[in-house]
Amino acid sequence: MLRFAPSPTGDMNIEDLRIALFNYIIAKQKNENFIVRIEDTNKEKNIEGEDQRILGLLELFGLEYSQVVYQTQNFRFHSAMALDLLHNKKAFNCFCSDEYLEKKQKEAQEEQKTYRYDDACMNLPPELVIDNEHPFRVRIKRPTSPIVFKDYIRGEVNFSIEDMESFTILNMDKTPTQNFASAVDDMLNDISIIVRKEEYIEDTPKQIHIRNELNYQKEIVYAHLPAIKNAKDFTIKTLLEDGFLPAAISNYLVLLGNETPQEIFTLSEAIDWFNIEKIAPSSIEFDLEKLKKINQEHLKMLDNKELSRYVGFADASIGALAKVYLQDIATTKELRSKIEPIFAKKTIPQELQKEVKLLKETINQATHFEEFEDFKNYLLKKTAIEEKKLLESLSILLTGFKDEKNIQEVYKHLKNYLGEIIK
RNA sequence: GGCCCCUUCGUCUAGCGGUUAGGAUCCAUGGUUUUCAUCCAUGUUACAGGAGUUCGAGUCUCCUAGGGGUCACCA
Repeated sequence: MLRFAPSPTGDMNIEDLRIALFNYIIAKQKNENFIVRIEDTNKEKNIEGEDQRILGLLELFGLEYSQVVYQTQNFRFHSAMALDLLHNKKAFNCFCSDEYLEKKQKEAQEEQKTYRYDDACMNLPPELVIDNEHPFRVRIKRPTSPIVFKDYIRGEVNFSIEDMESFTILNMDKTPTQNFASAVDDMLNDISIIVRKEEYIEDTPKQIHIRNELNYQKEIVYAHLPAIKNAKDFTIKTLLEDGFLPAAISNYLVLLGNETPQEIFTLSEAIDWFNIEKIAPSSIEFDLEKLKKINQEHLKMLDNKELSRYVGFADASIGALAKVYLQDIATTKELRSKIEPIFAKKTIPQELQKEVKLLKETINQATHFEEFEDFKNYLLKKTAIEEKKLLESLSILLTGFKDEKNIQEVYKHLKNYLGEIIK
């Protein structure tokens, strides 16, 4: 089982989506289930409705999940596991005050040493624990042997016992720490491979230690993805609003930091050859220009009717028209800004008013011309406007832009709508 | 500051002891196109720096610099 574990605390960005994408692809390759676990343990930071927005985006990108679980719903399991550890003397109550811990941390900092909890409460005599009225947290005893795990990107990762401390698993209010909850949930959900952000790598030995102490046998293999440096500048929501196709965004996110057989591909193609071990271990930069290029290619691959839907129509000939513009335009938003003016009321510049008016009348009385050349010649003859001016006027009348270069191509797709456009 | 990871054209990458250091994108130029774009061709641009190992180093080792991550009762 693979999982995507977002916290509903902010807009999903490209880094989050990349994680989801990779987990999904691997699940497909291994023929395992892909689930979503909403990590909603922080009540203050949770954003109302964000979970549904995340789920909606996953669906939009075609990342089908078999199940959604909410971490807070597993609290009773987390508590039971913590209790189990306590009974087996693998965890202990810690009565240290925040002030005491902060002081210790500060001291360590001044000495330029790494702070680690000093295990002050680890071996408290029972009577001090049982009758103690002070608030306490629960800590798991630190591991006594090094923890090694396999990471598809980093290779074998090793944490020595000096790197680890007895860390908190239950907060003072007896809610589980996120680390503990995740470790337990991954066990409960029978997770086999975890692709996640690099920032979790220091948590990994802790989570493995928790499962070891709970006598969980299954080995989980990891892939800690290096950061996309400018990820925070790009939320999925804004990329979508800016006219990027989900298929193109997915394409680019799989391409980034990777070596792929082609540059342009679909998600199902990626499933055939994707190899997480090829992802480079160095942090990378997201390049909007490259995404644009890829988006353009995906737009070209769309069939005409589908393409027309992205610009607000459901008509193959509008799609064909859009493809004319696609030669130098990369997003559906830009495409819209070209297509919409065609059917909108045009503002005619002062110097062309006369010509446009004359053109309008002439066209209204004209018969249908199949070829632009014939159409143009007819108008030239009928109106006696000089060619350059005529083309400008015609261009603004049809497209809303005076300097439309591709007027001939545009006409081809527009000729059946002439009446509607110029009225 | 401690610990971990990383460093090849602006960007994303190939390279795995002997290459004119390759590709993609961007940029520039030329051709095509009545014009722009497409398309085609051509071109500029990279091994972070230093020391070592070796007949030979982008590739192995060490040092320096730079980047990323982490050190929470955040996820």
